[in-house]
Amino acid sequence: MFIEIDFNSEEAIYVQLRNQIIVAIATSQLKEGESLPSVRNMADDIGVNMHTVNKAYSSLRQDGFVKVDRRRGAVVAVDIDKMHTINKMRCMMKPLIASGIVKGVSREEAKKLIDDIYDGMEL
Amino acid sequence: MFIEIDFNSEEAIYVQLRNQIIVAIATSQLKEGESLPSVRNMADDIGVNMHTVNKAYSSLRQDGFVKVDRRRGAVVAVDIDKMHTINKMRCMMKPLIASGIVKGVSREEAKKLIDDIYDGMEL
DNA sequence: TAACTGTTATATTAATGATATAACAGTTAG
DNA sequence: CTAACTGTTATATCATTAATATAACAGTTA
Repeated sequence: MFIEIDFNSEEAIYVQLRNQIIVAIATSQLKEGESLPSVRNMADDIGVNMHTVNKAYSSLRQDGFVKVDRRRGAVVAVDIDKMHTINKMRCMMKPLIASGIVKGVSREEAKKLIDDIYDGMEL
Repeated sequence: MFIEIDFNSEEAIYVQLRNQIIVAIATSQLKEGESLPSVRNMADDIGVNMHTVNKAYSSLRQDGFVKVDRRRGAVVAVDIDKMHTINKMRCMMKPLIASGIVKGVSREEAKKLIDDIYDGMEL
């Protein structure tokens, strides 16, 4: 698996794992219907505890990125709730944009940033 | 002061306070050179401990939003470090955009969101 | 049956958020 | 000069969370 955990990061391990899996889905490295490694295998791979992986998987299930099949484990299965997602994005982005404005980042520069991130993922 | 703390939020109080002050600077409710309420006054106003406010102020100083003057307390004084700010924004936005992509949020919708947030602040 | 899935239950350790009380060193108005 | 105010620092306590560990349970499957 294509996971890299930074153990010196201030960001919780399960959050890092969660985010990297979401990015993997966004970039089609993980496709709809594919299974994630079992919590035990993933834990061994990246050198963390089983429960830390389980926490990440549960969070992904909670937010509609995977579903759990007794037979195949955690399977990529996206619930489309665009409205809710956009509201969440707005909430998270507001303080980011605010600090950008204060620090002199223009609207165009912010949009350029969006383009950069989309370009890095959609192709 | 125009601060509203949500005590039921999962977000730390000092982070809420910090973010709301940044938004206040972005919207010119707080202008360069203005003093923030003293840590004790602010703490009384919003009903939290002095140290919680101090933590927010220290964080704002650390990130170049205010400077501390022995005479006037915490004063709005912005260090422009656009490069650093954009890198931070990129870092924080990447997983947000990724979940947006997975949930079907288009590039245009993301930019529309940026416009909405800018419109809500710059005027 | 044996090996595998996610899940649950406990327990412990370390770190963090928030609180509280207290003091210190500058600053400033009366 | 005194009194009241600044941010800051030092402790201490309590609750929550992140991460670990060991163990077991209920389905699934070769």
